[in-house]
Amino acid sequence: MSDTTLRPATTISDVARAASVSPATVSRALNGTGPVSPARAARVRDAAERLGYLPSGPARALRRQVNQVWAAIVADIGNPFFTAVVRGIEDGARAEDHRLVLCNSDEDVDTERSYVDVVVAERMAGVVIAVASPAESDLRPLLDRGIRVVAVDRRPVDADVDSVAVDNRLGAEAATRHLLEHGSKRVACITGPARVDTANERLQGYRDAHAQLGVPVDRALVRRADFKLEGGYRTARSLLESPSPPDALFVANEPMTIGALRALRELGRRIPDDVALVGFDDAPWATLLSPQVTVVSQPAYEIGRAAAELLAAAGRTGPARHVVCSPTLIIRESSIRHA
Amino acid sequence: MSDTTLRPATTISDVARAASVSPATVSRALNGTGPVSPARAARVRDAAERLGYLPSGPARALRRQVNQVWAAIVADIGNPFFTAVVRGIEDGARAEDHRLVLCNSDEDVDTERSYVDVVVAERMAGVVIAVASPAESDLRPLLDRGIRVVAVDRRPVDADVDSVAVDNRLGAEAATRHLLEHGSKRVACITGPARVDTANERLQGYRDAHAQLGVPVDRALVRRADFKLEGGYRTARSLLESPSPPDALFVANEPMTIGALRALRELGRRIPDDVALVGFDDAPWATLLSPQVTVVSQPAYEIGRAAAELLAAAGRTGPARHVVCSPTLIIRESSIRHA
DNA sequence: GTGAAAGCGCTAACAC
DNA sequence: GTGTTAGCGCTTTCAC
Repeated sequence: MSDTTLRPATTISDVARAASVSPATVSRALNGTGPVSPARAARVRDAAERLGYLPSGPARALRRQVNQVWAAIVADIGNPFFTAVVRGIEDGARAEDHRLVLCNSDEDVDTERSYVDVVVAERMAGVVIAVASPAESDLRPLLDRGIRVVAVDRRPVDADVDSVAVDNRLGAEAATRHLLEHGSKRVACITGPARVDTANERLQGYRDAHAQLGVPVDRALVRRADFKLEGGYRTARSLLESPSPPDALFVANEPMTIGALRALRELGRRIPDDVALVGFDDAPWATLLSPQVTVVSQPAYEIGRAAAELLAAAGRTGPARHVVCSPTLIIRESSIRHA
Repeated sequence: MSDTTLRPATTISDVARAASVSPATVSRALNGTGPVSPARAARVRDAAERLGYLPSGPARALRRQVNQVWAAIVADIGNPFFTAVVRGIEDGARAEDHRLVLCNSDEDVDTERSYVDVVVAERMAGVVIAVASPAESDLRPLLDRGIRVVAVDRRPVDADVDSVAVDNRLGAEAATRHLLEHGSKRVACITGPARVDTANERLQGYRDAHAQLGVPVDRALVRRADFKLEGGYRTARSLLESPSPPDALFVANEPMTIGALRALRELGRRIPDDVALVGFDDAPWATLLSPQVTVVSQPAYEIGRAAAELLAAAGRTGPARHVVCSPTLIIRESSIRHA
């Protein structure tokens, strides 16, 4: 069990006393921030070690006016794409000697807002954020305070911040074109909410591919869902059960792809001959299915790494930098019909 | 772009000045912590609102000696089981009006240690932790300071802390028995590292089922891997390519199950007739495969909720409380051989 | 009801 | 090189 009483922590004065020096010397010795004679420095380090001294984060942040902690605010921690991005940010943060805490907005603007407030309240040094809504998300509390912000995956419309993302339009175009060029005639698109620009860009790529190949888009085949599994499932079902169903599906993220596959299975549609499929984002299970699932893959880990590097690049002035990575179409079996 | 200069934040004095009251009154009004006349209280709230005042977390934590933040330290953020647990903790924390930050130890004791230090340094109020190693993980820095700790999934051996976990032995026993009772003769077990007790309990359940049914365990069929995808893959391959291969696999977590399925597919083994399979932890893709994968399911979200409740239950004294949930065997198709 | 004042633990400016 | 001092923003006595 654990009782409620907080035992007082070891403070800098405790260490100072134990090492027979002043608190200032302890600070200088431990932070290497000023001249200290080797002998006393050693004594200080000893004492700190012996007493298990951990400098108080709050005191330090209060004094320095900034907390050496980064936050990553992501839209959906259950989405493997975001967990891979987070791994990249983590490793980047470690390389830059920053602590990282994670927050999950769950695609909800209000939850995200409350985490933005936490970042401000805790005086954190920087944030990597995959905004819940590029149009509605409000980064001003951050920017007003001069807190460094890097956007990943989605680019906020009205804030001119650094960003790292993939060329979504290009990826979607490649996927759709691939489908159209391999025997699919009626390709449906299940994309995300209109408030999310990645959803719109992926839809745009879908349209562009049709335009380039001179295939008209049947508007009944273009649907929006919520980027979550259930939404993908319901939308796919409705599409497949409609009077003139599609013969191929382009699904704009991983959770919705699982939902769509579930619908396909329940309805007994064979892939790819009844309905071909390409998903956005690769996943470990994609090669386990029969047929294996063709996907547009994003370099998620690298996106996270790049975001951390951008965040670390301090003191710049000038226009925001936008890193755009290339998606890769990984052709497997679900997209190429035999007929 | 974002430059480096931190604009000074609005402080309590700014609000006090704007509302023509003292800082003490602002504090009392905003926290409801002392008598304030309704009129002035309203004025204070107005001013705070207008100025976008957010109390400084560091200053507050320094003064109060405790930061109203909880941490969740989990062993693998890529494992859907843990992300589901985290969702439960999040919702529980929100219900208890606590902020939650997430840390990913990545099954590494050193990384975990550094996060434990963060919790202490930041004077956080409590931690939910899935330890990387029940034997090696060191919670003393936390307990010495009187920081509340709740263990999930894995129970630290030498620290008497509250915990929430599933009856792993029971789940593994049910899975193994199910396999043995449905035609499998040589059931292999791929479990996790010896340092992780869940790995050992699941192995124990596997052995118990054999004992109960009077089936001897071939020691060559018992393997340990690292609870990650790659480890599951390599171990399954080695098992399947051995001179006397198993005709069934019990795999002790989700990432390793994916690895095992990959090995099975590469080797062209048919499931369940060549090799039957039961995995630990359910996953959204499990019903997408042919055959659908039989699993032992844990109430992950509820485990997280329960942990948050335990963390919130303050001021207790007495022995640690251990909540044990029941796992559920979800029988699908991968485990029942036709032969 | 309200304000003045002290102090949480740390660091940086300033003396020496 | 080293110590003394002031102050970061907040809460909480203690006076009134």
